[in-house]
Amino acid sequence: METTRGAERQRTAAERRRRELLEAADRVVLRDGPQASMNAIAAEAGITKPILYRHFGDKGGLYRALAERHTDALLSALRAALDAPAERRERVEATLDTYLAAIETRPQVYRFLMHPSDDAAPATEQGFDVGRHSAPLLRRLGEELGKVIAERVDLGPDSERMARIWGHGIVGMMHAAGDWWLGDRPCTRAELVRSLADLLWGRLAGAGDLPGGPGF
Amino acid sequence: METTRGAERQRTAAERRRRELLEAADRVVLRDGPQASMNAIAAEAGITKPILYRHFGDKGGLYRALAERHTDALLSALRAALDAPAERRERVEATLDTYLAAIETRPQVYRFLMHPSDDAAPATEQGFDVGRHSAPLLRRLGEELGKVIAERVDLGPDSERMARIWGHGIVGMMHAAGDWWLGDRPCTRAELVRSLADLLWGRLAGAGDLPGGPGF
DNA sequence: ACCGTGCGTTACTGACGGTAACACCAGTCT
DNA sequence: AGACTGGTGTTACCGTCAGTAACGCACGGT
Repeated sequence: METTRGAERQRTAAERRRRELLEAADRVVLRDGPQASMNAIAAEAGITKPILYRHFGDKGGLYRALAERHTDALLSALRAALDAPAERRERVEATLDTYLAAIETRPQVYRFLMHPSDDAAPATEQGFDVGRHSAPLLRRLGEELGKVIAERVDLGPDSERMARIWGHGIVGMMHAAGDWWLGDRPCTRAELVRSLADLLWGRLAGAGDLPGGPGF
Repeated sequence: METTRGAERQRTAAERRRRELLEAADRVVLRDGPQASMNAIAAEAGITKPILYRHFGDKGGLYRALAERHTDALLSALRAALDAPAERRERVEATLDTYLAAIETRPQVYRFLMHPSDDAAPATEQGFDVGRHSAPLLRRLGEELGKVIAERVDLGPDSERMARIWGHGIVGMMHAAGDWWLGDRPCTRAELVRSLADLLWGRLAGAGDLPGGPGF
């Protein structure tokens, strides 16, 4: 009896500790970028390295735990925009804007999520295991959006496959355009959102050629 | 007179040496991935580290030189597809296919180009310099495509700005979809190309809602 | 009193990026 | 010929970082 109560107390204490460590890691990563050292994170948490390793295994584990929190937060924000009661175009614009607002207000978080150094690449080399290198966030967003599209849009036969392709494609578009925009700031967020939605709405196909040379 | 001839001979010799080193580096990177060590590259070239550093400054310099070669090659292939004499839709599909074929046949190169570890981030931290973290290849492709669109497509006023946005957006779409496809291989290359072109052609806007819940 | 378990430490290894300091060997200048 | 210069190459080192023993300490259960 006393055993189980003690074990439970220890478990919850461990969980709280883990959260504290994650918050400390968060602060350091936000300050130093993705190349924050384990020593620095441990120091910020007021402890030393081996504890971090006992909690998270290795650096990849810590970063994965950290990324999961932020990814979940972003994902739920996007889901809210995606589920708003409005026309499809409006919802697409709201989703784009939500994503862009997120990366605009917290660029360090975004940077960390999209560029996890070389985490999950221990010794699985051999042959062609390519594909795991892109940020897991992009994959997850792509899959998620693909599911939503498949659920709600009528794409005829092969709907499932096409929806997934579109999900990843749209997420990639959003990401690359947002990344570039964040660096150069060539226009307002609203303009960017509008232009990307226009692209998705087929304005490229509808636009006329310009004189001189073959039109794109 | 003798001076200039000697200097020139030395210059060409240095250039040839540089090319040899780059080829050795290429072999190692293709074998070990982007985290290939300077020691390994030097060993492959039959020399030792300091020589590499004299030629390329630092690891980032070597990787930049290496990336430039491959980027140039890919870019010229894409330009060819972009300039073919055909309808716009056909040219878009050809460009997508060219890119996907390139990453399919040489995934290691692709992986290296898109994931240059944390190269150009020496001490420029401070504030919000975000944006430099994504692969330079993506930026370059995006700018390039944006220029082509601006040159050839009539987008009305603000054509310049919108073309750049679209350039980066399309490249990002291509990249993310290709990256995902390369990992899961859920369909043939041709199907992927067709689906992405359909997306760009506005099929998302035109598709009907599916019963149950608000359409996307 | 005894012991196990979990938290915490110090001190180390091994690998890596990067850098002196030095050696050698051509051709060049006097 | 003999000193000078510039490029190629080396060995041996530094600082940093991820990751790992090995040990100490405190606590609750028996």
